Amino acid sequence: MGASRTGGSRRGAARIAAPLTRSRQDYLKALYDLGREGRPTATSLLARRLQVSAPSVTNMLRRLAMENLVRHAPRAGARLTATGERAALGILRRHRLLESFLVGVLGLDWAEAHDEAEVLEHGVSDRVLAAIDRHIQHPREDPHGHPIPDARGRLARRALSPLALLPGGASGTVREIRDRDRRRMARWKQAGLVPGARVTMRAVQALDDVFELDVEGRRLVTGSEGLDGVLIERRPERGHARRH
Amino acid sequence: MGASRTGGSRRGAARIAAPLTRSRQDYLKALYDLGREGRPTATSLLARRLQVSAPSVTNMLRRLAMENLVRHAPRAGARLTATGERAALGILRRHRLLESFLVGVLGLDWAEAHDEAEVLEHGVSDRVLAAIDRHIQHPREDPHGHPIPDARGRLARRALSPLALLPGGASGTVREIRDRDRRRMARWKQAGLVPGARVTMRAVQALDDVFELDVEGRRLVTGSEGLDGVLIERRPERGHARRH
DNA sequence: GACCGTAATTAGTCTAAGCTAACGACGGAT
DNA sequence: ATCCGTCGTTAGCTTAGACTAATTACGGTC
Repeated sequence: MGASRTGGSRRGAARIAAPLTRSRQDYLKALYDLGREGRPTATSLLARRLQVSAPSVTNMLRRLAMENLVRHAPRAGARLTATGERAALGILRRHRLLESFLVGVLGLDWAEAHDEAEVLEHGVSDRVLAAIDRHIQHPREDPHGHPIPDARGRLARRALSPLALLPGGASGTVREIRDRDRRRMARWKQAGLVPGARVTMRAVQALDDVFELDVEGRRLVTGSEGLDGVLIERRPERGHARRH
Repeated sequence: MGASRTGGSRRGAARIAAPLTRSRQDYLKALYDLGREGRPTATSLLARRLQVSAPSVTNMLRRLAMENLVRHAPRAGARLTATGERAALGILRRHRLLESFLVGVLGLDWAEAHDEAEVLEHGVSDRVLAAIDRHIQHPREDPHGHPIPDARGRLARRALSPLALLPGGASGTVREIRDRDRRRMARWKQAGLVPGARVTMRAVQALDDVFELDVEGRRLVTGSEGLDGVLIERRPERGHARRH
């Protein structure tokens, strides 16, 4: 990949325009989705997520801070700056477009697609990304229902609630599946719990942590653990509503 | 990309299974197509091709030699071993499949596709490659007419001759366009000189180095320099013959 | 208020791959 | 036979990123 010219890297001073290497991108992305709600992310958490030692994280955070991509309070975790967040959203866009493409066009499996996109997102140029986006006709959501940031890095904000909070008797439409556990996702898919599916909460036994649902006509009994990550929209219409 | 475990790398001994990094792949590919006919490739040539200093090449060649991918006689250039060639063919396959895909499905331009494939070939997994191959229906040639090695690394050998050697009055079918100069390729494409096109040599003025051709009915006058890299098949049938 | 455990940081190595500067080898011209 | 220029190689540095071991900071307990 040619290390080559580093440019005028003054030590200590905030320097500009270091190339966004693969690792940097991974850190930014991780910071983005661990750092929800503006609270800073702990070093150790990042380390675990990126499968890297804690010192490596401290180190990288220092560099990213120099490049003004994160703010790093010495012993209090790190959070993205506005610039950093913009970058992260760009990467997220790539990731989700690629996932959509891999699933929709090449027919890969959800889980496979995620891993593959993880790698490809670093190698695909803007040009190819644009061509892919065109080819799959500018989707607004990836196959898991996650919204795809637009080319300017704006992300549609939606008000979704966890399926487990749906009160007995109420209905909703699945909108988003957060990918925690691979096996769980396969289970959900198999149970019909995919974006667009309509669900009704038949019965909730909060004390026993048992939920009885109706998913597109099929009955599903599960614990709350088994519902973590399924987000629904309370309005019960079918299909994908087009909101801006 | 996580450097991590290097494994039991004994110094000096021929060691096995170093991961084929991006750079290594680039060297192998370059060696493959500079090293036609089994003659070894000069260090300096490789350096120029890879845009890298000569010492870097010497260095890398030493490593590749340790991994049994190239044979490196101290001051007499390097050539691929059988293993190395197999690896190179694998990379070539990726490259050409990706090019085909980028041009055929995503609608990129020839030249663009080449550059993009250059990067992507290192990030695409076998799984995705197989899916792409399936999606474009297992082509045997890339958009320039270069044969694509099969999954086992076997490359169809063909007997083609340079267009410039076609005697006056004779005809042939363009089969392969070797990409030397970007601008020239654009010119050829515009002149209709693409794989599958039928050409007839109208007149040759060898001394003046001027060729007058008929390309799919259109007249083209050019110097031999302008024909370097266009390979034809002497049989004049139209379309792509299925051989093998 | 002293003590402990966990989390974060510092210090010092390592590897891949690049670079420059300096040195050696060899082929061609004198 | 000698000299010179080019090419290749050796020596020694650099950078990004990761690692381990050692050290410091802090939030709770007793």
